Amino acid sequence: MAAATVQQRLAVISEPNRFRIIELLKDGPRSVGGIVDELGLGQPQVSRHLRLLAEAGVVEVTKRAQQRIYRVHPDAMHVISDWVQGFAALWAERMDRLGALLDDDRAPEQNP
Amino acid sequence: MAAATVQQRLAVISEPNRFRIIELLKDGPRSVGGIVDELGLGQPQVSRHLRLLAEAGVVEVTKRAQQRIYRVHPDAMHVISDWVQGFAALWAERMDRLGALLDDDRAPEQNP
DNA sequence: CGTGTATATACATCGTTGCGTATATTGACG
DNA sequence: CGTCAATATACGCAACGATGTATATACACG
Repeated sequence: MAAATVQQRLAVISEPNRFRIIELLKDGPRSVGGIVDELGLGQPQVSRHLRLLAEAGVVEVTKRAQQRIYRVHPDAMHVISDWVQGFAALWAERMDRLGALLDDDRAPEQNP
Repeated sequence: MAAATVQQRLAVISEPNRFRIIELLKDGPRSVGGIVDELGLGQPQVSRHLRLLAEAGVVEVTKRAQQRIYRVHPDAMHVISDWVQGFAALWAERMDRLGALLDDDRAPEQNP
């Protein structure tokens, strides 16, 4: 299961402890036990978090003896990066004519 | 309240209906009623979602008569963009010596 | 093949959160 | 100032998800 929407990936990543896990894995692969030690979480909880992250395609696993080594899946983050770039137009447009013009120019109206 | 961590922003954005709202606002500002109409959600729900988005600094409001016009806050998305860029190193490193080397080279070990 | 280590799964519980309905607030207009 | 439109808040409920504990699976090693 590496096919997940951006929204799904964000949902999985945004859980506080999973976010911490991701930040850890940014610096390099870790075993489950390694993550448990560094973050002080329960082993079953870490395993479950990693499972959800893997199902969303955010991380990938490799076996090493009894250990399971988890690493961030590069493509997954790349997809998120692309999505965020879709908003780049906004923060460009910002230093031209800002707020006020937009308020009057565009802006919706639905009067019954 | 525009001071929120990346994790908090992601958490707020990743909720399915809020994600839809953000995608809508990417194309330009909308009034609450406009969002209600386009997404087919309840007005109180939309108001609450927008409140959470605003508290996380993801959107900002301006008044226009009784209407409240919401728009994506550019800086907020920029912060997220920066965070994601922190993973760029990963998908660069990928096309050099990949997986196998990493597996043997780095990789953790904690044997008691 | 039995034992110990490393990780995964099962299950009950509890807090959080989104939703629906009702109501309050804000602002324009006559 | 009363009324209507637009939006916000309050509250009860139901469902999802994270956690803790217990247990199962996988694999190396003697």
